[in-house]
Amino acid sequence: MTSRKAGSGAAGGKSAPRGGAPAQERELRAQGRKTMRKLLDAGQIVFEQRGYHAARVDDVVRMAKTSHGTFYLYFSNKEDLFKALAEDAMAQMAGLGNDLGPITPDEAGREAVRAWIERFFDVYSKHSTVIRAWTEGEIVDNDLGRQGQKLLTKLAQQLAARIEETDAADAADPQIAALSCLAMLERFTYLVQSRQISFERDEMLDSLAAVTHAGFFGGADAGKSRRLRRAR
Amino acid sequence: MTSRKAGSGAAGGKSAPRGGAPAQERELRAQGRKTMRKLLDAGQIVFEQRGYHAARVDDVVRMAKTSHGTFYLYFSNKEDLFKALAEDAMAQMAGLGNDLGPITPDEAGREAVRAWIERFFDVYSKHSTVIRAWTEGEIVDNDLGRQGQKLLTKLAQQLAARIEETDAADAADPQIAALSCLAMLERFTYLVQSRQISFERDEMLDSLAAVTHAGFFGGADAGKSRRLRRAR
Amino acid sequence: MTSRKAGSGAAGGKSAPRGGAPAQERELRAQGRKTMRKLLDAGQIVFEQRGYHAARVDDVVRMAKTSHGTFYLYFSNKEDLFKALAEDAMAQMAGLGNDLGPITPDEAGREAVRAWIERFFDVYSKHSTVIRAWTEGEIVDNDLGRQGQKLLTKLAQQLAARIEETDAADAADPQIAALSCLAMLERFTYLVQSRQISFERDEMLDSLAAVTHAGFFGGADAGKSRRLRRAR
Amino acid sequence: MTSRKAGSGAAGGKSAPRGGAPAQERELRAQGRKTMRKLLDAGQIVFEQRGYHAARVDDVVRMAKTSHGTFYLYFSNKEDLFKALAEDAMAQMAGLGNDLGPITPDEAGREAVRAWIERFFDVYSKHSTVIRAWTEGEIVDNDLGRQGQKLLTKLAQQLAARIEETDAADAADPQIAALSCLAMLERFTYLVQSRQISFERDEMLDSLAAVTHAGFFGGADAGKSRRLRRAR
DNA sequence: GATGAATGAGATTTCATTCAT
DNA sequence: TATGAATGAAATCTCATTCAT
Repeated sequence: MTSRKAGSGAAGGKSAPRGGAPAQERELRAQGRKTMRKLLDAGQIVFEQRGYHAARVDDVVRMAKTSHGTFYLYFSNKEDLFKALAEDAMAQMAGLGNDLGPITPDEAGREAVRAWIERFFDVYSKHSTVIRAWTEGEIVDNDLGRQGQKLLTKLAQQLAARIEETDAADAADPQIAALSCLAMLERFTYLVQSRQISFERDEMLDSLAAVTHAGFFGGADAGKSRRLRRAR
Repeated sequence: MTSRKAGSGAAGGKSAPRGGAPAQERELRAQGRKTMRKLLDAGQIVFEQRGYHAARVDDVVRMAKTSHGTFYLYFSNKEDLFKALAEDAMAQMAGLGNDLGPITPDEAGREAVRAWIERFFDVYSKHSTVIRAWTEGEIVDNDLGRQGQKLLTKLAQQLAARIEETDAADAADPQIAALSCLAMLERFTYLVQSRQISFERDEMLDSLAAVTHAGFFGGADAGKSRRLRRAR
Repeated sequence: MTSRKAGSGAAGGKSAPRGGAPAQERELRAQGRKTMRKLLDAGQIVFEQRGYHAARVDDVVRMAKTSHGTFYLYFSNKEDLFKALAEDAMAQMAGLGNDLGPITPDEAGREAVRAWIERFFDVYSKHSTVIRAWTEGEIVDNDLGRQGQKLLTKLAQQLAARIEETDAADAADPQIAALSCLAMLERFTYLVQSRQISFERDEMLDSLAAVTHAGFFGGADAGKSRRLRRAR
Repeated sequence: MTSRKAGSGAAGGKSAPRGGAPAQERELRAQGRKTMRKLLDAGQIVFEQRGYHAARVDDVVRMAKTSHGTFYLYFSNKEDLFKALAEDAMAQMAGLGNDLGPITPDEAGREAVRAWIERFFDVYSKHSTVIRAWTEGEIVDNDLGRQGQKLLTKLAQQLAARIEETDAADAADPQIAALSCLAMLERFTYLVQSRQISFERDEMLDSLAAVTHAGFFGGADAGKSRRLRRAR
């Protein structure tokens, strides 16, 4: 998924790459690509396990079964690795914006909402740690922060457009509503992902869909959802 | 606000409890209490400014205009100080659970929701960094994590009880709905607090109240909110 | 036993006592003497438990149920307290030198040796930690080191005199033999005291007396000791 | 002499085993082995010069002409380095147990004793500081303490076996006698080593051999030793 | 390309000693 | 006399990054 060249992140970094070659863009041969992938995978896992700050280059290197020296052949520093992963995650998340069509207040609309939430949930889950770390103010890197902001804004706008098409837009500012919706989904998914709460998947998606449909898209909650719950 | 004695955590040293150890409970005199307060305040600010990880004991000490040694007279380490602040924050947040009465689907209900959200917003804002840091898995301390969990659960239960009284309970599991609601408020507030998004306060509260009322409490969005928006 | 005035040790220390009064010689009233005794007793115990280096003033102070400030009212520093205890111990040990009369090669001689070893053992035991710490090169204080040296020399000379009176003096240099004897007794007692070895008291004294009598005083090991062992 | 891998102790950190942790066993290349040796040698010297407690990692590092970071690449802390040296010393000392054959009461026996004491003296001297520090209870590490105990016991047993073969066994318990003998040699050597006493080497060995032979092995002190002394 | 080794700035923590009441 | 509070110099340890094969 990542198609970046080696050490892309540092290209625009504050201090130009020193002496050697680490952070220079260069095309990689087969072996090089394999090593890079090992490092990215290891990074994913390590950031997942320990969080951005607690993660040590050494952890990544050991997990990837390679050496410190090699790491810096591919990434100019820890942040650079993180950025590579984060950009990947962002691209995936950005895709969600296009996946949502107009939402009707009826059951069909609720179904559409549910389907979209499911996609959101799955994409987020795959990249949760990375997203989490970047969401926080902790990664001070402005570049990444700005990109995250841009993503958030873009998703919110696309969502706001859908909201605006509905009655609900009378009650709440669509932009605010859209951000609230994203906030809710993001946080809820995070809580599930980090095992702080735990629910059965279908039930969870049903409920999220219900409140989202009713709260943000003016949905009238009738029919199916009610019946579903009764059946249980 | 904080009524804890000096030091909270277990000493945790390798051998027997050390000397005049910082982490032992001791009664403080006037001067001692003053110094402790200075340190707590400084901690609050420093964690706010730099985040948990970037914060150094040195920063706290400098801000409190005291010495390293003194710091360790009151807290056994950075985490211990953080815990003190976090417990404070938790206590405040926990108070919110009792502030919410039954919510009707009419305008009065929406007003009640708005008032509650406002309180949530204000309390959260006062402790945002601390809450944020503890919310993230970043602070590894399990004790604190467990306390946070407990707080979340308790708040969710109280909220769920209110939701259950309404029609909306048919559409979504009250527990899930309650957690979604908290997730939304928490994250939205955080985004505002961290300057990632920015809105005019009243507009923001109105909109949050509207979606919350409609989405979680089965509120019918009529009357005032609609007129409000039109007037703008 | 200790009749020193407050802070005697520091009198000849390198840096003269600063500002206040801590290390000045002064006569103590009843309460003062009581406090001093508390500190000395506490010191004895703490040095015993943790060894000189690991012992912290704080430990002493806590054990004596008094304060840091008070400690420095009576002793100019940790070493000063130690010295007070050590001098006490030395005085007691020095007394041993006079307790040994001429040793005959017969059973009576062996009995005399045994009685003396017993005294040695008991005196040493009462002050073992302090003696141990001072024996080591670790306490760099030259003053104390010199005093220890003097004590060793004096004891050795008195012992050598007794050895010289016997036949054994032909085989070994009395001075060397005397020091060997003290070395043996000191170390053996230490091993017992520190629980590194463990024997029944009478058996231990019998055996030590036997080897000492035979090895250092030319004793012929006949009679009683042999019978004793057989009887067992 | 030392064949240990890098780091010996358990990591002992509070959480999971840290990064490229120093205390993990790793195979070393030529350069690594060289550095490790430099550190061991430096440690030997520094412990010698300043004693265990006064020795700072910084001293070792400076003497080895390397960096702090490097030190922790090879040893997890000061104690770990010490342990490495101590184990080395123990191994050497343990070897002494096998070097002592049966002791006859005649002059040949005394010569054998003398030769053995000489070996004891030399081995001990080479490792005196390390042995001393470990002998004292000062190094709290229980593992090392237990190893020391084991060594002492083993040496004592081998010595006791030799004593048991002689007449002297009637007069004293061989186990106690053996330990007394070791105590004497250890302490005497230590006193010499630490410059607290000083003798001409041959004279010292002659005398020690004489008292040892007579006291522990039932030696009759006739002939040579007497003549030797007269000749002086 | 790859690697093990080295570095050193920086953060944390301890504790003997002094101060102010 | 007594005390709790404060100090700060030292010591330990970590880890991102660079170097030399």
